[in-house]
Amino acid sequence: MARTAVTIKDVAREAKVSVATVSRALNGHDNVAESVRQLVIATADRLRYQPHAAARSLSSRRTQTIGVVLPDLYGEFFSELIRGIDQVARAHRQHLLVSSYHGHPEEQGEALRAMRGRVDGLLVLSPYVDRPGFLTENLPAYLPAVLINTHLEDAAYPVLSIDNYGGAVTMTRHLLDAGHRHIAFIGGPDDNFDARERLRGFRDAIKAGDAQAMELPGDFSEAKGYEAGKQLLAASERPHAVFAANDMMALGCLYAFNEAGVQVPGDIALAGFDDIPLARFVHPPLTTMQVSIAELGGHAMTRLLEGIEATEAQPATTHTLVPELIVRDSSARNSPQRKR
Amino acid sequence: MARTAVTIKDVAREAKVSVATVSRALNGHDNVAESVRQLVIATADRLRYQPHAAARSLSSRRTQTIGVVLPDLYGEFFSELIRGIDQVARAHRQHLLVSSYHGHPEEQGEALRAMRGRVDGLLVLSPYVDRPGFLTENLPAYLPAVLINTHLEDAAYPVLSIDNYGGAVTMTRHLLDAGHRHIAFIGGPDDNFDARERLRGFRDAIKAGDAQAMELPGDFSEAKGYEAGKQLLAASERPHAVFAANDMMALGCLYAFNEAGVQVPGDIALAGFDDIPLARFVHPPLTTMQVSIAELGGHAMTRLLEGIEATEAQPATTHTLVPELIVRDSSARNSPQRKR
DNA sequence: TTGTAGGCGTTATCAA
DNA sequence: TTGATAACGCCTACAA
Repeated sequence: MARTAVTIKDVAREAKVSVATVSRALNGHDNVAESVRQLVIATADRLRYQPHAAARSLSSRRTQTIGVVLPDLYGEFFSELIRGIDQVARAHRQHLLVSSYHGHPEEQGEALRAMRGRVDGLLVLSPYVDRPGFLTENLPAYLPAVLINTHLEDAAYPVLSIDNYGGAVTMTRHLLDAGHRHIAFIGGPDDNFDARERLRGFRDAIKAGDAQAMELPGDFSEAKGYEAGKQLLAASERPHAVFAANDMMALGCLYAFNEAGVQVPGDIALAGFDDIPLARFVHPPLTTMQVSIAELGGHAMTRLLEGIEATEAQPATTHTLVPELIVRDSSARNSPQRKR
Repeated sequence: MARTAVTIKDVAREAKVSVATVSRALNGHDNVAESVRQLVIATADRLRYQPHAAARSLSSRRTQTIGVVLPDLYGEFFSELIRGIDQVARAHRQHLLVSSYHGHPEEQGEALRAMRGRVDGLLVLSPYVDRPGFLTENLPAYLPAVLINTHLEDAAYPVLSIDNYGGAVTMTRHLLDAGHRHIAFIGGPDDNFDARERLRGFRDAIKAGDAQAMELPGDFSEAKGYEAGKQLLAASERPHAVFAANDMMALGCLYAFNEAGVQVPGDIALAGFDDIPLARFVHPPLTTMQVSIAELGGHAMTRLLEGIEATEAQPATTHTLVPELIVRDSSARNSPQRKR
C-alpha cells in the first residue's frame, strides 16, 4: 500500500519499454505491436496504474470535466438539474465540477475564473437581472459555455431557458377558465428574471381576462409562501385562487391554509410553477406548470458538448422549453380528479 | 477576446521580470520587493491572468479539489448531503468533483480510480453490504478518504454514520408508548446497510416491548411505500401503526391511506425516518427520526480536510450521529400537536 | 531580491 | 514499430 502512486515510468520500466510506448499502447494508438500492447496493458493492470489527470490535462489540453456554476445547491430544482446534467455527462465520460456562489456576484466571478485548467466547458445558471455585462465579462473567453435560465442582453452565448411568461399565462388562464375571477399572485425575488417573467405573464393574462388581481411579494422560499398564505387569509377580501410563482411557495401557502382549516380547492384554489417531485405528494396534490428540470440540464449539457467538439465558434442559439400545465386536485373545480 | 489564455509567461514579459518572480509575487512569498509585487499584481490583473489549475496541481501536488462519490444524485437525501459538504468546502476554498455510480460496483470502482490527479481526498457513500473488501480494494491507497454511511469490516478509513439501530429503537418505542401494540414495518433494500440496521432496531424494540409485529418488503422508494400501504389496508388484521424505514416510503404509504379515506393518525399511526424537508409539509405532518443530513456531510468534509492536512496517517475513527425523534401529527395520540 | 533551470506526469513530434 | 525528447504551465531549489 504505497503512499505514492504508480506513474507511467514505473510501468515503462516494468514492461521494459519506453514511456512513449506505454502511452501509445494505453491510449489505443495503432502504431504499437500487438504483443507489446498486451504486455503493457497487463503490466499496467498488475501495477494498478492510473494516469495522473492533471498531467494528462496539461499535455493534452483536455480535462474531461465540465464546470457547473449554480447560485445555490438547496432544493429540488438544483438537485434535479444536476441529475439531468450528470446523466448526459456520464454518457460522454465527463466529470462534473460543481460550484455554488450563493447569490454573490463576486463569488460567482471568482468561481468562473477559478475554472481555468480545470474544465473544458461551463454550464452556468445566473437568474439575476440588473447586471448588464457582468457575466460576459467574467466568463473566461477561451472556454465554451452554455447558460441556463439566464437573461443576456448580448447574444454572446447559447442560452437554454424556460418560457416563464407563456407558462404563467397558461396557468392564469386555467384558473380563469375554472371560474375564478379574483386571483392572487405570490411573486418571486425582485432581481430574479424568471420571477419577473412569470409576474408579467400573470398580469397580461389577468388583464386579458378582465379579472381582479392581487399581488404579494415573495422570494421563492417555502417560508415566504407560508407567510403570504396567512396574509391572504387575513385579507378583507379573500381571493378565489392563488397562483404562486413557484411550487415551494405554493407548498408553504398550502401549509398555512391547512393549518387554518381552509379547504383547498373547496374554499380556495391553489397553483404553483416548476412541478418539483413533491408537488404530487402533498394533500391535495398541486396543480402546477411542469418544467422538465432534469431535461433542461441534459439539453444544456448536450449543447455544451457539441460546442466543445466543434472546431469553430458555434452560433449563440437560444432555446426555450415550454412548460406543460399539470392539473391536479388543488385547482379542481368540482369533483376532484386524481392525477399523480 | 483571445481564444487562448494568458499564461504566467505573458505576465512576466509584460512586467519585465522572470516567471519565478511572478509566481512568488502572486503566491504571497515574502522574498519579493514590495514595488515589484505591486507591479506584478497590477499586470496580472490587467491581463486577467488566472493560473492554470492543472499545471499548478502538477507541480504543487495539490488540486484544491475533493472528490465526492455517491451511489446516486436523486432525491433530497443526496442534495442535502452535497449542500452540507459544499458549505465546508467553500469555507476552505476547495472545489467539489461529484460523481455518481448508480449502484453499479464496477462504475464505482472506475469512478474511484479516475480520481487520481483530480482530487486531494475522497468522500464516499457506499451503503451496500455483501461486498467484503470491495471498497478498500478500489480506494486509491495514496488518497485520504472518509466514508459516509458505509459499513466496513476492516477499520481502514474513518467512517461517519448514523445510528440507524438506535433511531429505529427510539421510534418503535415511541409508537409502543403511544399504545400501539401491533406495528407494521416497511423495510428498505436488502443490500442496504442502513435499512438492515433499522430493521434490526425495530425487531429488538418490538421484542422488548412484547408487541406484535408485521414486516413488509420495501426499497426506499415512494412507489413501494404506496404499494405497501395498499397491502396493509387489505390485510386481514390491520396494524395500529406503521413505521416505514425511510420518509419517502412513509409518504407513499400516506398517499395510499389518504386515497382510501383511512385517517392518519386516527385510524392508523404513521412514522418515517430521515426527516427530509417534505416531511413537515404533508398532511398530516410526518413523525420521523431527524437526521441532520447536511451536517453529516459537513462533518465528513471537515474530517477529511483534517486528514489531508495531517502529515502522518490519521487513526481511522468512527463517528456516529444520533438521530432525534420528531413527533408530528401522523403519530399523535389524541389532540394533535403541531410541530413544524 | 532576482533569475536560471529542473521537475511534476503526461502526450506528441521526430528520428531511427 | 520504437525511443529520445520537447512541450504543457507552473512552482521551487539553487545560484547569483
